[in-house]
Amino acid sequence: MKVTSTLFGQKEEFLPPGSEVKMYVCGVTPYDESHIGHAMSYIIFDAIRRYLTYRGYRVRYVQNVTDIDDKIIDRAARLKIPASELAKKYTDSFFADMEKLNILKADVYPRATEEIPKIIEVIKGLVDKGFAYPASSGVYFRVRSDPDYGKLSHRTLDSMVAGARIEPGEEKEHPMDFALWKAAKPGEPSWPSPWGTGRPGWHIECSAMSLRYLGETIDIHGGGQDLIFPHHENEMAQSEGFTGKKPFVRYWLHNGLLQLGEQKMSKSLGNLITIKDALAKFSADALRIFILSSHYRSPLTYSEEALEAAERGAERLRTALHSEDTGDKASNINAETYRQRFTEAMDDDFNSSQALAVLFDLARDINRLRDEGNSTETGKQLLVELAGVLGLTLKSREDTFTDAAPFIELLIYIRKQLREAKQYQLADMVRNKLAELDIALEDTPKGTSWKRKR
RNA sequence: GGCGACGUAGCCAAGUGGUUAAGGCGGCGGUCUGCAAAACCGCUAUCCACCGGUUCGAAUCCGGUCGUCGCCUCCA
Repeated sequence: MKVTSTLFGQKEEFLPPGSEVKMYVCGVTPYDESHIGHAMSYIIFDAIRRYLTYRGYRVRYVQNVTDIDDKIIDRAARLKIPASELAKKYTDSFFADMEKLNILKADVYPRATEEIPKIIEVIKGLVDKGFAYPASSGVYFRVRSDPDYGKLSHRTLDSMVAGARIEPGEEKEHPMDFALWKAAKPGEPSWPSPWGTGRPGWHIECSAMSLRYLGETIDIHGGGQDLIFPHHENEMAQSEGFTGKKPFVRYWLHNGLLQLGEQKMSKSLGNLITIKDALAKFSADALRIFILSSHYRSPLTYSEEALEAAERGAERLRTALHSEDTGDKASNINAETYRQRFTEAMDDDFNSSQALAVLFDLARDINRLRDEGNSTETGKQLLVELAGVLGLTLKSREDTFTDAAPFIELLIYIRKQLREAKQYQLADMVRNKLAELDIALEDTPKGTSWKRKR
């Protein structure tokens, strides 16, 4: 198995030291609804996790919730509610989104506010070792103390200072020094610490949680490419400084960012589509096919057309899985060949696009066997197996339409009578009117079936 | 300004030294059907932004040009 780590920028053999893969994926800051850019990242890492499990690894998966930070405080103040209440609301909403997207639960979801003792322990260690220093506004990490600082984002301190907008009047020794602990301002949520009351800086919670729940060296650390700098760079500097052990992370995996039109989708740009918006229009499988049809490190541009194409693709896979075969002749699907193609694709830095192509080839094979009167059981089982590795449910969508089912069945019965009476115009009208309501009818030798069109 | 990524058919998107350049969507023709739909079969890039170079051989390596995007500030 080969993966590309951001640290070296080229494919390397994936060799975790044990049978358990320690995986940490940066989670959300819950101050608003999550958008489909988040969905992209979490779907990708969910597929990676599922694949590692499929390959026989035991995966321990940790995802943080950064439930205290500037944005939460600002938003909560504007809404005149406690920061904790705002964070809880959107954390719950995030979990609901993840469930609808068929994303497996993490083993642990540590919250920043519940990890303060560990955070303080790490900061204290960094201060003791000279990697950090307290000032009146907080505690700062001393970037000059880390000769490797910049290695993840492939830049040097000099080049950063040249391009950075330096805020004047700060008590930092170096402009790139960053806060580990922020002293509390009046009215802000705060916790006691050896440096006065305050709250954690942005990057420290991930170091603390990763150390606490996964240990000093983890196998995979994932997140969006926008986190490479400063977040992950700083996280690595803190963690390696604190433990004195390198590497903190064996493989840094970063997904490309979702674009909307010509720009990245982000909260600050305001050009976002929430996961709930997207799921109101498209199935979770369609969203997943859309995302996994390109390589995880490449940027992807959202468009309704692309999602509609993905929805039709999803429908194609569902049809192969759900249509009944009439034959009892033995199926001659070569399951091992498909498994091998699928595995080769995913082994090559998680080439989900090629893995999906295997699913579509398999679907065609299933349909062909069915049309030729063979049993398709082997093929269907294989499709469920491989689609499941990518996190696709292939559940038929009429499951979500059950209230209307008896009435649709009634209309199908009436249309059957009309067809038998050769009243084709009226029969077609029933079909057309149902089509306008997004119900598609299909006449088969076994009778008429229906399904949701979108 | 610094760092990085990308430019493949109508659209999306794999492929990173040598097969017929995957797959999806769309389109066209056919089979099936009362007609459709779905499904199946066939067709749909002689060519991979452009210009040079390396090589017996390049979409794939190197240099340049043009274009797009990301990071350098909160962000998955």
